[in-house]
Amino acid sequence: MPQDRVIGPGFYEQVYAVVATVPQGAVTTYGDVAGCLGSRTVARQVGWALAALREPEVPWHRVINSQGKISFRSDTPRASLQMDLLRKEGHTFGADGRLDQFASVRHAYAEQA
DNA sequence: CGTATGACTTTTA
DNA sequence: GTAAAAGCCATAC
Repeated sequence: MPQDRVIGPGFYEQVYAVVATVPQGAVTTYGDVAGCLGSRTVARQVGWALAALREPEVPWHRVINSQGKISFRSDTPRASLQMDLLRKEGHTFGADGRLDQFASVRHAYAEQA
């Protein structure tokens, strides 16, 4: 749902909408969200949207990469927060940083084409 | 309008 | 099984 002031761009809004659809205790991947939006090729832009995200109402921490790991390219502190949030949601991390229940709680988005 | 960047995914070695 | 390269698309300048 549209907030008072969305950042502006339309793609971001879609990403926020999809991510906000993810229930607590579940996780999703950029590719799935991207596929839900249209094409998986926009997976990068999904991460972009989350990077530019300012609304705390969007559970960005529930979005991880296809490897089931936390994605962080340049912002390490953000990853710590994400892991912490996921742990509070009841998720468990493996020794390699992979989400154990990733395959179980992962939200399967279908390409609406 | 063209160039540059990037919280990714998939394929190939 | 892991490691590296290419591809793709939207936003910013």
